[in-house]
Amino acid sequence: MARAKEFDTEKAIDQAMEIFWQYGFNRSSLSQLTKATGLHKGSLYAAFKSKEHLFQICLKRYMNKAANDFHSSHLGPREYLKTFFLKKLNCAPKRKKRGCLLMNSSLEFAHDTKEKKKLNTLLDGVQKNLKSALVKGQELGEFSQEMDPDKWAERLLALAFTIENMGKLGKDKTFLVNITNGTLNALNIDV
Amino acid sequence: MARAKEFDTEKAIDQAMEIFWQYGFNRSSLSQLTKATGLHKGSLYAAFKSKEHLFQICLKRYMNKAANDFHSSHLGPREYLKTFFLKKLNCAPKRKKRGCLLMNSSLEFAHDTKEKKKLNTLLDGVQKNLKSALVKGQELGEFSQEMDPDKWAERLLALAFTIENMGKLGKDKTFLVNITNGTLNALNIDV
DNA sequence: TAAATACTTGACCAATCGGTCAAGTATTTT
DNA sequence: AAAATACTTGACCGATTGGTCAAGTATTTA
Repeated sequence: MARAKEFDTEKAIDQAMEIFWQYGFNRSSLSQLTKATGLHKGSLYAAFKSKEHLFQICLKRYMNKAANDFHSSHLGPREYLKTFFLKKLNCAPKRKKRGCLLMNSSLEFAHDTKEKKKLNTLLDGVQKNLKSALVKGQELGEFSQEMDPDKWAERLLALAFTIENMGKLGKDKTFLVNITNGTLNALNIDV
Repeated sequence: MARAKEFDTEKAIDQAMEIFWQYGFNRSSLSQLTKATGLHKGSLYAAFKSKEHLFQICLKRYMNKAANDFHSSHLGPREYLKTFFLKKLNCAPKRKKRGCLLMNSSLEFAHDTKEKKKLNTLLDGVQKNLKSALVKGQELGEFSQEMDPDKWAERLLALAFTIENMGKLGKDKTFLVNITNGTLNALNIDV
């Protein structure tokens, strides 16, 4: 009947994601996106409807990757948390100042009520994951019974946020390790 | 000889600052700036040369205000730090999600080498102020001799950054107090 | 091969961007 | 009043923005 071949959609999404990640939604222009993906305007709009829609797709893909990382881990809760932050510490300074796509976007859309709601939901998901690790760790006796998992999930979320953003500002690993220990010491996690 | 009257320059700067503060440099359009200041394009450019220059002026004014707040305080070091963070905690959620102009800008220009240098200098200044309060407090016996003022200045800077940005994301005061205590407890400062 | 189909392409669009500038309008001193 | 001097104003500029679309180019089935 008709032609079948296609450009690699997933690859194009990854490449667009790089642009959004580095520049944010608003400062990523169509010309940057077409250059990065190798697609021409028409194809890009045929495949992804709009710039905003493409952004949503990229964000979803980004979150799925992160979630897979999370669930594929077979570590105990405490080791998992340690690894979680160690990975952030190692990546953040190498990331060409991109920070974290989710947190970048949350800040960028802070004044956009509609968009922010979606993003907050995603952030809450991260916080829930952190909490469940804390609860599990507490059940296993890895953390004190006095430790309040809700409070500490908030603190760990804030810490992750801070590592990403301070890394984006160009702070080196020593700085990041220092602020991380400032929080994690209380949980007896050393990075 | 000639006309003398002028529009109120300082007031115009404050009004432009509001726009930059809320929307960031790039997303603040000239039409927003002219509407906010009440100036027409020509006047605005006659008075401030360019959008970028106006931004620099606004940032300088913002920092001067903050510095005045800092130096007009007559509190002891520990009380001073407590007040510093208490003020942030009270302001952050009320601020219509503007966050802190300095930190917003640092993130916005994270990939702009030239601009970032200036901003990092300003951030370093804040860190130095925090350190000097810690050193002074240590001399007065308010803080333990084991406390490393350099390390703690970094942690307090990161904390300030986090409060501002989490407030910008819409987190409520309870959340912010929690993450603040997570850090300040170790210095025996309770907010 | 021919019709059908889907992908590719760049010319084109209105809107907006940051920025300029000449002309007009006040105000002041002489 | 007249000359001198600012401040005010909006028309205008080229560039770029996100987005559309008709025409062209492959590919595939009948």
